[in-house]
Amino acid sequence: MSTNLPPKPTDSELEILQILWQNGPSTVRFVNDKLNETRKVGYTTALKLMQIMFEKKLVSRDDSSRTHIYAAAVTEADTQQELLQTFVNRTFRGAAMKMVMQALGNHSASQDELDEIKQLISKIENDQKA
Amino acid sequence: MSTNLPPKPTDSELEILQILWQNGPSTVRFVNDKLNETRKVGYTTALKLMQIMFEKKLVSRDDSSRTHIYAAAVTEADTQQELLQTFVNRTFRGAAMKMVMQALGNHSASQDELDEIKQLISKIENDQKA
DNA sequence: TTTGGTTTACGAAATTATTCGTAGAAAGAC
DNA sequence: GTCTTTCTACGAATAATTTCGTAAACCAAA
Repeated sequence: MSTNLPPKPTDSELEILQILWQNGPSTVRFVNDKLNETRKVGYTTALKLMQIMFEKKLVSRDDSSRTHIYAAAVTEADTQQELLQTFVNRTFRGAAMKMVMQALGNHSASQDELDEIKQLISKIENDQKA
Repeated sequence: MSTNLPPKPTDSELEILQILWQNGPSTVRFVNDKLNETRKVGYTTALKLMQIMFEKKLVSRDDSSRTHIYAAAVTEADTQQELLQTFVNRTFRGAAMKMVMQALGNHSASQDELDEIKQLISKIENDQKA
């Protein structure tokens, strides 16, 4: 038997997870309002999506009161890691460093961010020596 | 009027583009064989996909002989850039450097790759001074 | 020139994801 | 209590993607 991890979220599901990660446990109403800041979505659309996500175990839900409260059941870091893995394989045939170079080249980075990356690289280099 | 660039490839289309980028202009038969190294796909499925890609202008086609030869009509770098942009926005809310850190941390990099990245960072830092 | 294998074209089925309509229960306003 | 609003549940329509079946053209071999 396998531990049956939740499946990868679809694009719409990820959008909802982002809202839950940023705002913590929320009602359907709140999530729907947030979604509508970007694009027009009917209330029952958001509801249905969140119900599906509940079945998939992507979110948990407190239904002790009439208005249910939904919370992310997967962490942001884990989800990002999983999606990144798939994306690198699909788009860069697994060449993660090629992707890193493209990202560095095309998105502007602050000096602080660059320092952080340099520090991480040093750490990796040291670990490799050991 | 807009120059009407080709739309972003779907996952299946990207798979085919990868084959064309790696092997150059190819027949449907060749592409289908390559696909079948990974997963079972019917010949007409590959054919249909490539015909759709032709309509979308993702590939060009030489139909001077009976067996058509398809070639990628978009570059690998451009496509990767476009998909990367969307992916970073969706998955990392635009935080490209956060993604870079995750990729560096979780995919093993050779010293050569690390050197290359360090060099790129230096270049970025110098450009910023100027 | 018939037969068998390969190709393209095309339509449509199957699958997956997204969206919404409707109904009924619950809660609050009056 | 009645009316209005808000909520959940659920089914189903829509849309996007992927898959394949069938037919017709072509070609090569016997």
